[in-house]
Amino acid sequence: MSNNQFKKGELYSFITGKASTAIARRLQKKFNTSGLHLTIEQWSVLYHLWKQDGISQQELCNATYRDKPSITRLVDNLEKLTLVKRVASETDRRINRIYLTKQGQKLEEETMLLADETLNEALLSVPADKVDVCKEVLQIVYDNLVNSNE
Amino acid sequence: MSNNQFKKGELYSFITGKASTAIARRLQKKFNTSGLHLTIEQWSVLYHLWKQDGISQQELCNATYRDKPSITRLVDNLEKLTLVKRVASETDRRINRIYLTKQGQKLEEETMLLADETLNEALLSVPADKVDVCKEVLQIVYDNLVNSNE
DNA sequence: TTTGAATAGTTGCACAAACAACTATATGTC
DNA sequence: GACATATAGTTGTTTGTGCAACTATTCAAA
Repeated sequence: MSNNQFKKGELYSFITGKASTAIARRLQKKFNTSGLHLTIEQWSVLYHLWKQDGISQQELCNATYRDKPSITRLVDNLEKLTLVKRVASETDRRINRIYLTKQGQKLEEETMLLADETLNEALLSVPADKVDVCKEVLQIVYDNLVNSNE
Repeated sequence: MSNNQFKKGELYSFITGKASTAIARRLQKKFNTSGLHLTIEQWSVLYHLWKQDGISQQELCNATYRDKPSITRLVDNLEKLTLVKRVASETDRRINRIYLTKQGQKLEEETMLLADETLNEALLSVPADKVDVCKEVLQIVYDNLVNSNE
């Protein structure tokens, strides 16, 4: 039932995520040299808020694939930086809705430019169709491990 | 000069490494339920020692793509678990060579089986040729960002 | 309506990562 | 040989992660 027809050799670096670590480090350096005091993890939370402001911490857990304590602390730190604000839901008082502040909104343009730049550097000389295959494979891997019960 | 012909959309999850995180978590769970008290990061160090025993901490830095303090502490913890041993080099006393203990050697078979199992589950239903393309792309990404000066 | 289960979020702990600053040893040049 | 420089490794600090245990609130069933 399993597909063993591939070489496992360099696949183990998949596990340690060397490629994504390299991308994250490059982007972090760009943040630092641009004077942005923001970690990649904090940025990844803001990224989802830019797409949809006011979602709950639990929704941020699902979106970023982190557990609840991680999001609690990331939101703590983003609040200290006054980039987001916790607002208790009126209808369900268990829920915190997380809203961007003006400052948090302002970071979108600059950081997304740096993120695009980083991806362009990372994917330089990689044909678009291969990028698509890669995206597809990583999505299936994620679904195989997270959305199934196996 | 940049190749902008691909959609950036879901690419940002590359940066956060969701797929490799999912693989690592699955493998960690297998370790835990097998009663192995070993983190994935510790395992990744042992992995390179199984391939070549007695390499230096600096060589482990390069192999695992981690900085020196990270390796210092990983080796600290592996020594506490009596899985490896630091041995000062005779010819260059700055260098620590890291050697597997009997216990460290014994872990190879069981953990590599669990790692293979994890990769099989992750790549279930992914055709081998697509896995190859994905490996190739991730390798280029890594080289673009780490082995170039850009 | 009371009780028990589910859900949202927080806190404590151990481990890991990135950066800066540090010690110790080796190397190369005058 | 002396001194500057490079290399190997360690330590301190801040941040993030995963797990377990906890509180508060909501929901559902008797």
